[in-house]
Amino acid sequence: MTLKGVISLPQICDRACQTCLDKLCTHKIPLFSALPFEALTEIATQIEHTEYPAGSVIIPLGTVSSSVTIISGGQAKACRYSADGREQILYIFSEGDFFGEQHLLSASETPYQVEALTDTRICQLSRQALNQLIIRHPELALQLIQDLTLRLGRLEQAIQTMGGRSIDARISTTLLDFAERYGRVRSDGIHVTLPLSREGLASYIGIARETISRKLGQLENDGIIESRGHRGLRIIRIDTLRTLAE
Amino acid sequence: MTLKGVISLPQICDRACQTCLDKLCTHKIPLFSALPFEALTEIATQIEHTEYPAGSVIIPLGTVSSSVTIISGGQAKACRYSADGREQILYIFSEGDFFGEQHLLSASETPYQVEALTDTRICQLSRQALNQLIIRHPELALQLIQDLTLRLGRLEQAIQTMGGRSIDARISTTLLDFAERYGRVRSDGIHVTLPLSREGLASYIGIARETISRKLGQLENDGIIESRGHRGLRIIRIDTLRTLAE
DNA sequence: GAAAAGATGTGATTGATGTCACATCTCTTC
DNA sequence: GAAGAGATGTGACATCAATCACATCTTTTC
Repeated sequence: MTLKGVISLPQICDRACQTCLDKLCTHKIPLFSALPFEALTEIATQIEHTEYPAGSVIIPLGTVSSSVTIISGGQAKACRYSADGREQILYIFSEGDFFGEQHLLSASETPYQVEALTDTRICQLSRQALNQLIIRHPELALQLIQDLTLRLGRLEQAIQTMGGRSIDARISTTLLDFAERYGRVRSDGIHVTLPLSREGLASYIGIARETISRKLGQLENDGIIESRGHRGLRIIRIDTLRTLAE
Repeated sequence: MTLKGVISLPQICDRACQTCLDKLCTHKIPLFSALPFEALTEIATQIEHTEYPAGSVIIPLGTVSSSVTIISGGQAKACRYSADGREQILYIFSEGDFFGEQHLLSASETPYQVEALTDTRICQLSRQALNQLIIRHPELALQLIQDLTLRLGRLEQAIQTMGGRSIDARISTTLLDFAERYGRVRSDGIHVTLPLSREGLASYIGIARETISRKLGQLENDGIIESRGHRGLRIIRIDTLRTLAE
């Protein structure tokens, strides 16, 4: 955790100690990165924090809310369920990601359920508070627009991948995406801790669990990846994976 | 057939008469709906207008741009091409829709090619101009955020539909979507002029052209829709279609 | 560390969709 | 309004992923 040029934090304690800084989730949130220091401490007082254990539901489907939620620790999935009960995972949220931007202009129903994948801490900021912040700090609006734009771009990419007929390309794209977000480069390849089980991967990619198993098995046979337990993965030949992803 | 030219208000006439106001694309654009009258005329002087004939390329793939583009008339498709040449249509833009929001913070490559489906008029506003507008009119930022949020919601819906296994659901959803956007309610059902050919529908939905033909034929046999020439469609039993879409 | 619970791997089978080839229909153009 | 170009419909076939059923492997729990 990098802290540079940080001044004092009178509200919390009388000096900028590590403990207090860690409590300020605003420092970890890219959305607020463009704001001046004083604004961050100001925001911090308006934020409501909550913790959820792994597996619990953070936002039940159909909740009417007027808050924007930011993940300040852990991972969560956003998903919808179709009439026959099939789950479709839309996003994997990690530290720093936010959702609920649709409530910014008016309270409304959340379009997806959010569930904790690991123990998760969230910060919630009310519509009113965020709107006031935007009016006082227009650069926050620009940052928000940029973040939304990035997300749009990712969804556009996802739609192209899902629209294409090749399941292999979808899987390769997903693995590359996870490698980039959660991977650690080592001498023998990229080590990734997958955020989802095979079942979860299946819901995310939109195919059957058995198909994921078979396809990953195939990739392992071809020496492209190595499975290390249920959530572990080592990517051996990332260039080959990139080729498969097209 | 491409005529460029900047239109400033005085060039049209010397006062704000209704006829001239109608020519100001700023009045037709939802994105600007929250702005005061003076701002609209101010924006109008900074906009560059261009026309494109049906079938022409408005934004070639890979264009580096720093403008936001608004469709002020006609329809266009945004599409990507995969390595094997398959087209994936991401959006159908109609009057009032905009794209290029990714260029708002820095000039960048367009992530998709935009092609005119009909004769199309566009308005382009530079990054600098739009940024200045946002700073002077923060409500514009909120409107932009809302529009982006709406688009995100639509893409999320699309991903759920594409992730689900049922092709029938995808087709029904698409038809309902088109009915809502382009349909006219009459006594014998909803008459829709499709913006795309069967080939286009196939690229949009992500399936083979032949499959679309067969599925639409099936829907017609079941008395749910009636095909009227290549682009015409009458939706007879919209409730059944809704059931199929789940 | 052993047992139970849960997740994953795998074979056989089925069905739906892509592909190819070509007939037929629509729309455009002159 | 006739001809041609382009778009669409349709049959046959191959292919690939979903499903079902069950074995096997990991992880968790006590």
